[in-house]
Amino acid sequence: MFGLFKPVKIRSCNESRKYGVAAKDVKELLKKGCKLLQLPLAGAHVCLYADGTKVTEEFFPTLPDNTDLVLLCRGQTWSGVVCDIGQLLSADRHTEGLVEAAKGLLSDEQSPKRRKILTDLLLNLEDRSELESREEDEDWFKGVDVRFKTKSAYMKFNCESRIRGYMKELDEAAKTIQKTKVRAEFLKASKCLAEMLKTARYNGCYFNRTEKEPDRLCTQEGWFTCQGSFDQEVCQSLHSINPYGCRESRTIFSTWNLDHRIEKKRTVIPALLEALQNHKSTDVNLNYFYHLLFTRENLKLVHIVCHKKGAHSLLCDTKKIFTRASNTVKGKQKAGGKRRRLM
DNA sequence: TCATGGCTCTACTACATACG
DNA sequence: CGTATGTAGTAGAGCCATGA
Repeated sequence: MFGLFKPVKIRSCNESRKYGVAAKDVKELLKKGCKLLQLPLAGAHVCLYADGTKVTEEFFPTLPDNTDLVLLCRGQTWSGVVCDIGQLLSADRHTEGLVEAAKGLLSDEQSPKRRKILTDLLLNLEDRSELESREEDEDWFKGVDVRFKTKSAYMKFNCESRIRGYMKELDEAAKTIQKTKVRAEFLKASKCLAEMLKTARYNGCYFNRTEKEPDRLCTQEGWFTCQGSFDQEVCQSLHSINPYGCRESRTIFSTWNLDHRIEKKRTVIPALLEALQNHKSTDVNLNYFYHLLFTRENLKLVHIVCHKKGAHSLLCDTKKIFTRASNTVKGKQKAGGKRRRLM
């Protein structure tokens, strides 16, 4: 007698609330289910909640008791829990509940893989990127110098110091030059580049979300997207990160790199050195070198796995290394200054 | 084959100086 | 005075060419 009725849990595809229903076959289940969920009976069908497998009359009696099912209307499909992921991502309003649920699951989770998934989920759910000041989000500032009062100010500084490091390397290169005349020209060039860089505020705007659109590399909320390795148009893995979101993301962001497409040390600096062997710094197109060394024109923000450390083998554009015939720049000499033959 | 040194990046710390 | 800027040194991690 009891064996005739199969107890199942049933829900509609757009609600998480489920109901216990017992039925002797699919036909009866559909009838009861549609009434319960207030759905039209015509065209209704049921499938497994877990993976979307259609539940037929033959299949129905073999189901374990209390199997989770989804009741669908005509034309509706259910691809299993994947649908829930979609809802999960769009459900800002359920965040608190989700955080609680994820924490609950995590507390007695043993599998490292599932732990990783849950902690990553929590990391993204507990996003506090909308907070900006130290008072609002003290945790974010743990370990950050007290002089920084806002996240943006710190991120700006962070970017500046990375780029200042590139300048420092240029200065390092100067020390290796033996010929005093060449070194003197190189120092003039690097001084000029330093000046340009200072004027541009060390391009700290790249990491600063409060900057205007073309200047920042992130969204207004602080999301950065990997620009793909130097030899790729886009990042296939779709890496993204919001260092403004929490302390952990801020720390992880430090593993992201500003990668010189045309490499600084292997290519750009040697090209500048080469150019100055027999040319004055004023004949060299320093604007071009500035852009290669310090701007997003030659820098790609990449996730560490998209950071290829091997030789990039990209060369400087030989047409851009010198100022055109070295006469357009020297405005003050334009009335018949001594013209030096190139080579 | 393996160790090595040089290169690619980065963070963190301390200290000195300049500015409003 | 706090903030901003600049310099110098430490460290780690991975890649790569070289030479024993």
